[in-house]
Parts: sequence; structure tokens; C-alpha cells
Amino acid sequence: MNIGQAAEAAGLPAKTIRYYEEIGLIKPGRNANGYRAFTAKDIHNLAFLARARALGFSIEDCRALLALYEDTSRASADVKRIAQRHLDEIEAKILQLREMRDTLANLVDACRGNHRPDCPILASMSGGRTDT
Amino acid sequence: MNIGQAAEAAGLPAKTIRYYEEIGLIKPGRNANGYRAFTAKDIHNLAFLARARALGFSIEDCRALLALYEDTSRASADVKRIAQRHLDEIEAKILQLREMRDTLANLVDACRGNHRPDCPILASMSGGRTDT
DNA sequence: GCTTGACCTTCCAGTCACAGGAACCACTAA
DNA sequence: TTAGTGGTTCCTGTGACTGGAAGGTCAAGC
Repeated sequence: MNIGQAAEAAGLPAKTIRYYEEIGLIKPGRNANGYRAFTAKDIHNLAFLARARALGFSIEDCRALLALYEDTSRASADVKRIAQRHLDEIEAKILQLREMRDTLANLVDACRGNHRPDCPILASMSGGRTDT
Repeated sequence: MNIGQAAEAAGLPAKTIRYYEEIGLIKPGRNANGYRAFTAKDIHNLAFLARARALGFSIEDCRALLALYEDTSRASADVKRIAQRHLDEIEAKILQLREMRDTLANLVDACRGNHRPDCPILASMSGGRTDT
């Protein structure tokens, strides 16, 4: 299977697949003409990576998860630890974004949005409090 | 005022302030010895930038907001438009992260996290559905 | 006057996860 | 033969900094 079909099958851009090979996430074989040759297992691993990335795992987490996936003597505790840490980071990010959103929503709401220059948004960023 | 005190006053690392000058966000003067010389207005603008960045505005948004801030004949509608667009992006990001979190929380919850290899997290990323 | 240490300068490299594009090679159909 | 599609490598750019090297400047203490 060439990279085009592999990309189609895994739902990843060919560019991304080349990048994953470059950083050693996958190691497809090569045809005589120099083209990458993807096996069904390669495709499966690429799809695994695509799903892990869609869940927001970093490339290094993906590397670790894929290694665990291929290690049938793994302990699920190792997988869970990685996932839990990532989940904590997502929660933290959500909290941070919610604070931004609440502040910003208040400011946008307070701004008349007309032709006049007075603006609570600018006032807030210029020394006013950011939470009103 | 040297960059150290400016950093202290604005709540930004000196490195960041140099970077802001490099990309033309601020234009502090120079002393005879080559050191940057920050006026009270420079400090004020830096603090403005720090607050805008803390609200998640991109550097280019910050550039536009600072220009509007310094333009006393601005229309608050221009400010509001930038803020509203940013707010929309934050909302979208929150929704995306919430989906990740919900999926991931279910998976983490379902994983025993013991010494055995069976793991719903890996099962999900290996072709199972991501929403269970 | 000299040294020490804190502070300043510029410049270069690295981060993360790719994306865009140039220049070139391989294969297929008409 | 030619055109078109798809593959290859290599280099650059992204955002917003951060770390570090190599060196200049200043104030204080001896």
C-alpha cells in the first residue's frame, strides 16, 4: 500500500505520516522503487495514532501508548497513568479557558460596540480589573 | 528604567519584552550605554499587553488592540469585534476539550489500572469507539 | 585601581506537530 | 511520447516565546 492509500485508510495527511516515520513512530518498509510500503499492521498503528492524537495525547504520549499497545505483557496501570495525567491537563486547560471566557464575555457584553471610543474592554486591559 | 525593572513592573519576563520589541509591539528608547530605556508609557503598554495576553489574545490581536487603545478616535465596535471573535474561538476550544475530557474520563474510569494487560483505553484507540 | 557580581546586550538554537513548497523521480493511460 | 498523478527528499515557516553562549556595563567593596 502506498502512502496515499495509507493516508486515506488511516485518516491522516500523507505529510503527517512521513513526519511520524521521521520521528520513529512508525517504520514502514520500502518498495524497490523507493516508495513506502504500508502493511495492514502499519495502517492499524496509524489509525491508533490518529485516535490517540484526536484525544489530545502528545506525540510522546502516543509513542508510549503505542509501545504499551504492542506489549502484550503490559500492565493496564501504565496506560491508565498516562491517560489520567492527560485528563488532568485537559481539566486544567478547561478551567483556564473558562476563566478567560467568563471575563471576556462580561467585557464584550459591557461594550456598546458603536462608533464612540469609550470601551470597557480596553479600559479593563488598561489597568482596570479583568473580572468585570 | 532598565529592562529588569520594566519586567518587574509589567509582570513579564525580560526575554518576552525583548521579543515584543523585536516584533515591533513596543519601541522603547535607548540609553547611551545601549540599554533599553522604558518610560512610564512603555510600562503601561507592556502591562496592557500582559493583560491582553492573559485573556488569550494572539500577538496580532494584541497589536491591533494596542493600536486601537492608542487611537482616541477609535470606534468601540472595532474592539468589540476582535474580542467577540476571540470569545467565539475560546468557546469552540472549550467544547472541543470537553468532548476529549468526557471520552477520556469514561475510558479512564473503565480501566482497572492493575497489573493485567486488558485495557479499555487501548481497546478504544485500537479500533473501538472513542465515545465509550 | 581592581575584582566581583548583577545586569545588560546580541545572536543562535530549540520547542510542538506539523504544513507548504521546490525540485525531482516513478508509474499509468492515451 | 506525453501528460498527469503520485511518490521522494529537503528546506522553511508557524506562535510565542525560552534557554544559553559570549561578551559589554555598572555599582560596591577591598
